[in-house]
Amino acid sequence: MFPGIDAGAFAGPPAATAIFTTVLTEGPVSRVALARRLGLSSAAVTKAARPLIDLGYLHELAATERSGPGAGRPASPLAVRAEREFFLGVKITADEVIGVVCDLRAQVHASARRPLDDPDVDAVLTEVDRLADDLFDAFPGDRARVRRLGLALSGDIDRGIGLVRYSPFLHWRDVPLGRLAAQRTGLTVTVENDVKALTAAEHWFGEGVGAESFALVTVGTGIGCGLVVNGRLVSGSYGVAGEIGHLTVDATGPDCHCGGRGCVESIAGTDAIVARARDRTGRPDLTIDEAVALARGGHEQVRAVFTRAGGAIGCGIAAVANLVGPTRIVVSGEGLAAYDLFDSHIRASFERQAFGAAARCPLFIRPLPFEEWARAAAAVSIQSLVVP
Amino acid sequence: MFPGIDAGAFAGPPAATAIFTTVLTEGPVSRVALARRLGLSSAAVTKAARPLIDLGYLHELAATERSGPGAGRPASPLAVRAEREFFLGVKITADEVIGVVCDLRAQVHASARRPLDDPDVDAVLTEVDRLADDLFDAFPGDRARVRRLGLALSGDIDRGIGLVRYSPFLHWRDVPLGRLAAQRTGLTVTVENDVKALTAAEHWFGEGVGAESFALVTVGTGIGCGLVVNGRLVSGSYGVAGEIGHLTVDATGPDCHCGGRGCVESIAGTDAIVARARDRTGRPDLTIDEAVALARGGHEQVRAVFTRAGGAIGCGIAAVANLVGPTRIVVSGEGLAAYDLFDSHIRASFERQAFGAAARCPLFIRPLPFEEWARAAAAVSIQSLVVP
DNA sequence: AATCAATACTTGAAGAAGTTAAATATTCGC
DNA sequence: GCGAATATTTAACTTCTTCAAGTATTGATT
Repeated sequence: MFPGIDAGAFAGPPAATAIFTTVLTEGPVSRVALARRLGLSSAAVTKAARPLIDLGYLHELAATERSGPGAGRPASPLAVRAEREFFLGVKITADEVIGVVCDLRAQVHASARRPLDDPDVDAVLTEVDRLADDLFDAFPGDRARVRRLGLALSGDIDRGIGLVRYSPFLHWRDVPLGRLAAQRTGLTVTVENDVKALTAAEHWFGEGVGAESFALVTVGTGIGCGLVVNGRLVSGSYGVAGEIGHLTVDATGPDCHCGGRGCVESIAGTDAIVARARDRTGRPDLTIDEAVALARGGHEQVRAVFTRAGGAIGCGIAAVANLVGPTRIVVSGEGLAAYDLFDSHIRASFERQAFGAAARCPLFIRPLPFEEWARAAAAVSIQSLVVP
Repeated sequence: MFPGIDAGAFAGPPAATAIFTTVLTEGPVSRVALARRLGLSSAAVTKAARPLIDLGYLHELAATERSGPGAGRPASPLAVRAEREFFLGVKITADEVIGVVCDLRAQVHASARRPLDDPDVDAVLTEVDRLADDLFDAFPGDRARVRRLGLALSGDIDRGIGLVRYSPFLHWRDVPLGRLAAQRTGLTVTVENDVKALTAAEHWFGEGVGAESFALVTVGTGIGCGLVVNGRLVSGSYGVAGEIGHLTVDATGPDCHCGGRGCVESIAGTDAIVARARDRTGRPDLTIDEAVALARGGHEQVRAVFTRAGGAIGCGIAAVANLVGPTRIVVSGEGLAAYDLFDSHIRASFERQAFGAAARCPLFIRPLPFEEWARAAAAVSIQSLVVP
């Protein structure tokens, strides 16, 4: 789990992992609070925390304010020393690679991007390697503290062995990306599906912190969903999970590339929105940005396209809420640059279709900041350090 | 976990729970195989298994046949002594209580039922108590070995504390059923939602054995779904999970009592089928059995009602497969007495709507034998002994 | 100021649960 | 009967945790 200064791995006791994870995701906590939270004795926390402090992963904060009336000794909360270690995170898309350097708390310290014009494995690896160099150059801290790289891309991925089973947009099959990238960069590499990475990141460092179950929906060209249930990411048995984009919401709707009809994606995917907006305006070369502009400008026909799309997304989200009952749901993605056009329609549709108390599940709808995907890749790398 | 002869609880080590659970759900296994399966040393298995043997929960089977060519000492597989302990299981419906006595392997040894005409808590408890007496009378074994009772009923239930938060058909709110039934019967009581109970039972003793993730769909008056993901039952944060019955499958479909339109239940629920069959035949007093008979007899209009219902169910199941990617799915329920009318339509619809490889998920469609719900309640009670 | 109650943390002995390595048991093929 | 192969047991040891008793630090009370 936690390597010593020089790769001599120090395998911490179970309590150490639990303690570090809790402090990392939930912020500074006293040893006594940790013991209560984790069902351990405070002695166990003291002992398990010591090597983490010695190795520089945790440190003690100054005593905090008192609690009750005749309060006793003040707590010295444990906090993560975020700059103990840094992580590269790279998101691979069809036409570029985007990267960041993050600290242990997933704060971004540098970022960079490079165009990609060849989906060949070797060409992609070269660009990833160059991007890593760019990131090292842009990183103001100690380069020796960067020893891990997380990669995120869409497709069917086996995180355990770093294998890309199938990536439609790169036309890859069974590429051992983890091993190859490790050889190229000399770093310890983790590979994860992009939506799962974003979900894991949000679960540890974002809106999903503390939620036993949690869903993240991404809206863009495709519409995807990552799920955390009982505290664990859902993986799906046949390489399929969170395929919210291909739930049928309108049996009489448009044909979808998946072979079905009226899927969420065939109504609310970026391509579907553009196609429909072109139809309505009679302008065969309309772009998504122009469609958004028209809708914001009050063009009723185009507005209706976004309204319907929001409705379809809300319907898909309601299906998630009805089936797995997450504690919280985040809706995000590039598609939500047009956030204002969607928000209320997603909510209205969700509330209409959520069953009973599921409608109380809070929805966080917000656009996805630049480089967030890359940060998610770094977050997965952080997880791989803590929970191997 | 495992009580000694006289309530003096013996809290076994983690390995003991894992060993017992594995042997119980997967049948006789040698110690070496258990060690491999659970990632333990064989020495640990030997040690942890001994007290389980001493207490009569496990026993050694005679050595089995050899394996390879110059094979060594034959294994003495460990098996569960099913008659070490017995369990009552009772399903509470709106108009009757159905009960069984099961052994540790969830085999039924006796069964009984009583009508229920008053949904009052006290009246129900009285009937449950009488049913328990009936079951004790019908049970041929040693009554002293029956010390636990599982209750299953539909509604929002907190299994941990045996609380019925809300039961629509009994009009109960916040009834501490576990405590009350324990007082009445003198048994250790577990309370669980009926669909979750059935799912747990199927996961431990039925088609779901060995599946990391698993879904059970019940078809009847209501249409429900229980989920096991990453080996654990999904509970849902707002008392909602597995509400497959209220997924929208046809936005232009009939109104549903939940307030939505075109829900699976509003098309494939028993009431919906009867209503539609009445429409089609012009016979306002047609019963479900008559509708089934007409369809089997070849009445095209009524057949179409079942076809559409099967399609809606298949659509709901596909949503489950697309979102959580279970390894296996069982479709069951009273509604499937008309199993032959549904089967192919459910499958066809599922395969059409399942995304990609999710369509490979095997579907087990089969009617629910009598008293299966009660057996599920007993199974939950068994679980509560093994994994407290 | 001294004392007390409350709370947080630490320490050392003891215990539980597991591992490794070596011994024992049982079989098959020769 | 012997040796290779496999299963199980045993004993010594390691690791992790708890328990019980102490130390540390504060606010309130005398």
